[in-house]
Amino acid sequence: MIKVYNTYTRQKEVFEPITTGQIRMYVCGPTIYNYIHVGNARSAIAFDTIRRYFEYSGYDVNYVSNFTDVDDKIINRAQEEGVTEKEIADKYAQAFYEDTAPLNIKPATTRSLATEVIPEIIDFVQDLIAKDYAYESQGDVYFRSRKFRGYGILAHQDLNELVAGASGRLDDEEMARKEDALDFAVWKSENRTGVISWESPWGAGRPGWHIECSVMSQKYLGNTLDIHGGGIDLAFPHHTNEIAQSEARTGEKFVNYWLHNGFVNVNDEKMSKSLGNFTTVHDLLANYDDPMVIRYLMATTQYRKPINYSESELERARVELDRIRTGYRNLTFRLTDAVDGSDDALNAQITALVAQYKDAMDDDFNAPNALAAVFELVTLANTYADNQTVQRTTADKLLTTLTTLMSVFGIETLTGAAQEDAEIENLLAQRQTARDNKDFAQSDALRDELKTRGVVVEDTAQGQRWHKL
RNA sequence: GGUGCUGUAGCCAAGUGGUAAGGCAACGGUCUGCAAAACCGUCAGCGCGGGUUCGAUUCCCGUCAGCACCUCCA
Repeated sequence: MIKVYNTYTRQKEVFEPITTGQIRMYVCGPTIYNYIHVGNARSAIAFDTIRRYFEYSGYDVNYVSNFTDVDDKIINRAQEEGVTEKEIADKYAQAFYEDTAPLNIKPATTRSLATEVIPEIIDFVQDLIAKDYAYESQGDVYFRSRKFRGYGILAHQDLNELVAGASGRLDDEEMARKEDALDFAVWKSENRTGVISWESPWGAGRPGWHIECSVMSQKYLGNTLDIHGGGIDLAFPHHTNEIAQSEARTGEKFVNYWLHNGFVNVNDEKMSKSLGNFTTVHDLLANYDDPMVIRYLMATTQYRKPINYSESELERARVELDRIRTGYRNLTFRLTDAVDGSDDALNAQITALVAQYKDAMDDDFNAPNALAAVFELVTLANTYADNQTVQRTTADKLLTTLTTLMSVFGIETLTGAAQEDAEIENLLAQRQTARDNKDFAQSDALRDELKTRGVVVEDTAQGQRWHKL
């Protein structure tokens, strides 16, 4: 039984899918006008982990996400660089895939671009106008926020307390075209030459930001979704507006469970483009050869809480993840001399820890608690690896369990790929001979020699154990 | 002004009305030719002040501090 924290009701609820065994999940994707930063990555990682846990739990997940490929930022960027909006979008969509692949973020079942659903968007807007929820004004089309009962509930905003322009970003000219400051654009007129636009019943223009998610989620998942996710900053106004548009059109509940991830902070401040305190994943990966550490770091804090990002945090995460990898490696080494058989007592402990892991993840994806169970499995692995005799079935079970549980966090490989290396094998053989002859000077020299080649050798009761640095 | 979130050991981070998981670091020990790895042990009374309670870190009130959102934001 999985419980999720629903932002809409502000409490944990037992998750019940619309269709047994299947999940309709929509997660807001980025505007592709630049490389994604670590904060964007957290959102992608958080929902990838949630998706993976649902899959691990036996659900079939239909995961739909979007790329916003037409909006002010993309247009501005295109103007600055003297290229088309599409060129900007294509470049950063590509970059998104290049950045998320090393992080082992599964591709969405369907990834839609806003510009791919323009006809559907126009239909949607026409429906809203027909139902009197939207109105045209000088080529723009606005949604009547106050007309929609329940507007603002998601973000717990009282309409009368909302301070128009509190963020200091209101456009006076646009305000003049609205009936009410709370109204938001579902369609924006666009008459500048050289700027992307589409013909519509209201003249040339382009979609407002919020409308695409309502259109795509409905197109690919239906009127009601099981889960809608995104960063907590999207709760208002983006998700609030999505609810208003979608429910105004269909008259049906839009989303059963709203899940929002917390921010990545830098020195306790939100990582953002505007503050300039961001690290792009592109740059991070260019300077860091172990992307799984980033996945691990994100698993060390529950997804709704803020997480601080810094090089020292990354380093701590690397050390912690290494402990898991080392335990896995230590026991893997014993597969070479394991005997047939099974250890019932240890099997039972493994089963109990898997249950502990599931309990943690079932509780709103409490990854830090789940990791506690993983660390206990690691201790079992290390302890077992020190045994005189290791039984193969149990060792396999322990190793497989570790791999499976970590894969939910996107960390699917706990050891580097073992590649054949005759030279290394030869040095190890020479060292073994030296040790057999108690020629420790030679043995130590060979150990140093191996280290210069990036190979660490450890001596155990069962012989030499080695791994790459 | 409104709405929320956060404050737990040197660090990261769970959690519960009955005396606080896990990891990192540190220290001590075991094992080891040495080393490494591992294992064992030690290490907090939960921002502050009240209240409720037999008992609060956990509930309530207040307070301090930090952060976020209020139509750019994951």
